[in-house]
Amino acid sequence: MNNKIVTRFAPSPTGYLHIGGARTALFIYLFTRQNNGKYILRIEDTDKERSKLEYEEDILAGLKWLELEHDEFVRQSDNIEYHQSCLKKLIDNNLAYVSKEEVQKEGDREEVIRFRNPNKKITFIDLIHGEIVFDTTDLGDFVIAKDMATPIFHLANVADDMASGVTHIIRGEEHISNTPRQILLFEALGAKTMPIYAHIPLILDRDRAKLSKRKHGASVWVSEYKKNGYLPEALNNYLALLGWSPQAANNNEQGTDDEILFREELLKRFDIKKVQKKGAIFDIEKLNWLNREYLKNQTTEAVAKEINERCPARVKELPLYSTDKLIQLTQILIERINNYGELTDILGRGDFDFFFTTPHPSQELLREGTYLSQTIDIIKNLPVENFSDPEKIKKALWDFASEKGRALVLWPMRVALTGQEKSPDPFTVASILGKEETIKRLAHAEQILS
RNA sequence: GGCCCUAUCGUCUAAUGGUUAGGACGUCGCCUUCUCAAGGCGUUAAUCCGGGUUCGACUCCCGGUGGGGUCACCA
Repeated sequence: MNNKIVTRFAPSPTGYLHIGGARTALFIYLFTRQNNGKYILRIEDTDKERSKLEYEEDILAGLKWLELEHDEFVRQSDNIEYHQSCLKKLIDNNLAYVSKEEVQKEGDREEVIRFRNPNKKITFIDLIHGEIVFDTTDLGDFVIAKDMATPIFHLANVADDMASGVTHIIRGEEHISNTPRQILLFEALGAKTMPIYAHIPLILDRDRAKLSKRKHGASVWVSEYKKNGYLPEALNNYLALLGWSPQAANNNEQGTDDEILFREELLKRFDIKKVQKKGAIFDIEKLNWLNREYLKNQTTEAVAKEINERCPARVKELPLYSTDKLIQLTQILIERINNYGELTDILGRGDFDFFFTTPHPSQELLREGTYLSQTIDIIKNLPVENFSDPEKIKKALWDFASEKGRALVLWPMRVALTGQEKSPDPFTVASILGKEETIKRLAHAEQILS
């Protein structure tokens, strides 16, 4: 007997990949892999008017970026003949009929195909919500096709699920009220077994409304997160935490307080039955935290590449600029950003321009220069090779600074090097600047003060 | 409005009917420190309301109220 689990993610290409869709895909992916099932990606493009290739491509690209690989791909429009045969079968069996319509708005037809609603109570089990009961009498004879050649959503959806043997329908909660109609169609088409449903609660914005275009700093489209330099594994991790918690135990694992979970861990701990019933507000702050955690684990090479790509042209034109030096800022920059996109902001703001152009600090900012000349002497005596390590520079200066008062030695030094009130520590800066430039700047500061 | 779903800190959430209602993000504070960032430590705050059932209710039942979804010749 074939009791393999079959699932599908069935977005319509009438918009870009939505963050909620990405989460649905993630949950479907995890559930399917946990059960060694088959995951079908089905593009529901029956609405020729609104479907666009551009959207389909965006959905595919987004899922690929998130590494949510499917096992099978179908484009619903390729099955149109099958849908038509299902429609014919329903009409032949008197389960659907051609209905004369009143034309109410532009584009309306005089005839459509309606399903003959048996008007009965439908009960189904939802993995997340439990038992749900509907009286289909309220639904009337709903439309299943515009004409014999063009079946629409409910019919196409059910026909495809049946044909590909989908066992579990995991989708957004907005489909809950579509379920009774679809069950009616499954029955009418003679389905031997009914799929099991799991309706995932919606992702909401700060106002508790369905997350929609760019409000409160949170983007809706997956591509935006990619563009803004979020890491796909961090986004996956965050999405998993929206509506599900690793604190809850499942059949195989105890709960854990650890929320930073890689794919493997998610696969072990996730439990579709433990998914929350209530809609969850998207919290960009928590995503930022997770992304920072993932950023820390990136290789220096990976970060350096991003820094180089996202550095504004203006900075690259500064007199002391070099790629090497930019790359040396990796550590400094990485702990100041939530995502790679902020690299452009932070570099663009000019906070780190002093690495690439000589600063001219004011007397006021430099404060006292009492120990500047002795600082210069110590630096001069330090072998050039020691400049590659900030710790060595620190060691050379530390005792002197401690003796004279660190604020009196280190503050003027740091300001001399950076020209700024706020900056990384003077040892790190000196190390990146190199011996010659460091001395030059300290001497320059001494001049300003004299 | 009808139907459906839903209700624990600001947010995401944990809690076989018996816990000082736990964790995370954020906030705030402290430590570290020449400044910033990072880091470490700590603090903060919640069971929607009203009835039941029970020795005992966040947990079960009923009723309100709030929030959400859906009512297409879209998906």
